[in-house]
Amino acid sequence: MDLATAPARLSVSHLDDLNPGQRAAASHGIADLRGALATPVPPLLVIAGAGTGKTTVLAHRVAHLVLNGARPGRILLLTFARRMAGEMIRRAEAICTRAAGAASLPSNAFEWAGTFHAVGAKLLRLHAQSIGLNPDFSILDRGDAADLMDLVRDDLKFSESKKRFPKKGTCLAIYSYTVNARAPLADTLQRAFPWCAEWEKELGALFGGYVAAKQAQDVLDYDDLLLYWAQMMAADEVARTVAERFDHVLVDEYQDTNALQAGILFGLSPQGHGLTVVGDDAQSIYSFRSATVRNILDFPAAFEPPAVILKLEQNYRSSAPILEACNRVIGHAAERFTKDLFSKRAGGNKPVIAMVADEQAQVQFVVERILANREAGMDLRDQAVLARAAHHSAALEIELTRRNIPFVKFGGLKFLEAAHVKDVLSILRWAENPRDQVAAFRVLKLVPGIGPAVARRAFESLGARPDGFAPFLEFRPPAAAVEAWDGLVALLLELAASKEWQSEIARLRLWYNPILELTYDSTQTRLSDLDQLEQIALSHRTRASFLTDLALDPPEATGGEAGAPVKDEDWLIVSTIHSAKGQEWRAVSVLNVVDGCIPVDLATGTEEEIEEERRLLYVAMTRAKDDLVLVQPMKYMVRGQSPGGGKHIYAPRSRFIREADLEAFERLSPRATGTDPSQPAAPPPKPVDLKSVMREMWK
DNA sequence: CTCATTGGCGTTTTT
DNA sequence: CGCCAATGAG
Repeated sequence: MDLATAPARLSVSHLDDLNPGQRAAASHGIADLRGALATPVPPLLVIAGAGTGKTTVLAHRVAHLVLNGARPGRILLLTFARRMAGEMIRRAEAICTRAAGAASLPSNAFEWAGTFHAVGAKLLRLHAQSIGLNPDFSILDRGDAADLMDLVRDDLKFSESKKRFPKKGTCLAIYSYTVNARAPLADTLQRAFPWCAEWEKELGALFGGYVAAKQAQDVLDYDDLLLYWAQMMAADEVARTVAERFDHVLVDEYQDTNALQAGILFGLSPQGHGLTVVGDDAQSIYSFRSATVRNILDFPAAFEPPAVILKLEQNYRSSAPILEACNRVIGHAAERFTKDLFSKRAGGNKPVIAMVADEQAQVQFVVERILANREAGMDLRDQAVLARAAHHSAALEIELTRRNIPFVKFGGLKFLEAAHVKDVLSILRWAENPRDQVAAFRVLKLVPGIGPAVARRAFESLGARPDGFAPFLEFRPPAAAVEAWDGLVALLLELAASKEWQSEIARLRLWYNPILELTYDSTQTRLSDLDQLEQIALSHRTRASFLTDLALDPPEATGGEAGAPVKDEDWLIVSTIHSAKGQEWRAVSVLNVVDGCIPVDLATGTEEEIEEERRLLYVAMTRAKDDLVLVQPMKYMVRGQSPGGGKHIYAPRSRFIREADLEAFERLSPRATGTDPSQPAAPPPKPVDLKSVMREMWK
């Protein structure tokens, strides 16, 4: 039986699990009877507070559309991270299958679900010809893009100027912010990078050169995936072709989209027909990526008639006492549109504010708490530790490793950022696209005896628009480099002509492994990282798809396995607050709830920054279902600066929890939390080579 | 021109 | 601490 011909009656019962508000959102504009989709579905904005079942509603809405005749392949679902898209689709498919009995959708029926960036890449390859793009463009990740910026900066001689020019990462951040906000450079500088304002002219020139370089090389950075898409939607004919692919467009986490993304959306559906956006202005935490709450606030009025607004305010996630504390924190926000959430989950303990002596005591406290929870029957995977910055959890990770507690870390350093992994990927990228200058320079400089100068000459010997590596047969490197050079040329020629993708990495390593051993220490772990990379490669059909997927959806977690076998079923989550978005756990601990960490002292410049830090704490707290602990070390180390180790700072509790709010918390004092001064100090933790442990997990 | 070393300085969050 | 620019030896 085909889904589209399933009895209409069934298309209602699958919404039975939803509360009235959720049901309204899931079914808005879709009549219960067949044929209703003939009339355009008016735009919908769902304001969904934390834990109100946002994912559930979106999944049901997608399923409801399909059960009422929408074609899965014509639904565009845009999420914030790929993980969320997969989850949503899985749930929608399950609902469809249940509602329609045995009839189920073909696998990959929802082919247009993913992040803006991933969908952008797919559409751009598809329509490349019509917009003068090479369909085989390569994608630069953040680091590659910064390296290219650096090359251009050298060309323009900005590195030699009298005063310090912004570093490559800062330049890229300014460029990226400007592009994503669709704002003039001067505005970006004034708003977000005031200390770079004096360089406006030079930056403009730099960005011009950067764009030209990307185009000469057929490479796109992350921003280009959105930028070209948005441009494509402004070109009449292509725009219509792209828009006509989709009958329905649904966007999750709309509060964290930026002007460029909104532009894309309006291009896809100028009248708003079939458009659904979901979000919560109280959880907007990505302004550094040019996200703006204005997107969600201005959405309704962007259409005529304006979009329908539905609000979800019943929280199903957290116990009432936890939600009470969350509401207090967000209650002090300067400006806010959602009302306080309510929970029917009465009972449960108040959340805890634990005052501990210092960071070491914080680690001890958190670990004890986690173990106690596990004693009481709560799996590690039901627990998470969240921090404002990735490095805040460093001490904790060491302790977890020492105590053999398995954990996985989200956010922070990634597998793909390890130098040796980047080396291998660069070789593959260069073979795929000989014009890719960043990959080229990285690979060339691997050859002992070749530095920046020879690398530049060698690359230029390929010609203005390199198409292959044959000219290298003529190139004469310095005498010291000859042997490795010849090996490299043979390798590149082979890879460029290769038809056997599966064996390429093994072939590549014949040349690269000796260089790795020469260049880096802890050779063993690095070599096994490359084994891991080979494994990942096996699941991709082509070199191109491997490179694209890795750039857009890098393995996001690193973990410490503490020597345990890799397939440990139960592990703790350690995450930045940003990476914890959209997730939930039974027990959540938040580290360093002190002024200077939340808000970070870097972000206390403007009112807006502080407001975003407040929302960040709110996001962290609302992840918890049953058990929430905010840990407040009374003094903590400031790193660096003075020789002989940092100095202590006495930090006050985060300003976001005011004196009057403390009644919503249970307070634990230092004496009760284990750092008893009469006891001998905790034994100094054994030094652990944490980085190699993290690499081990990829074996 | 490469490669190793030294010293100064800034330090968040991510597709 | 880690990145980057400057410096000096080979």
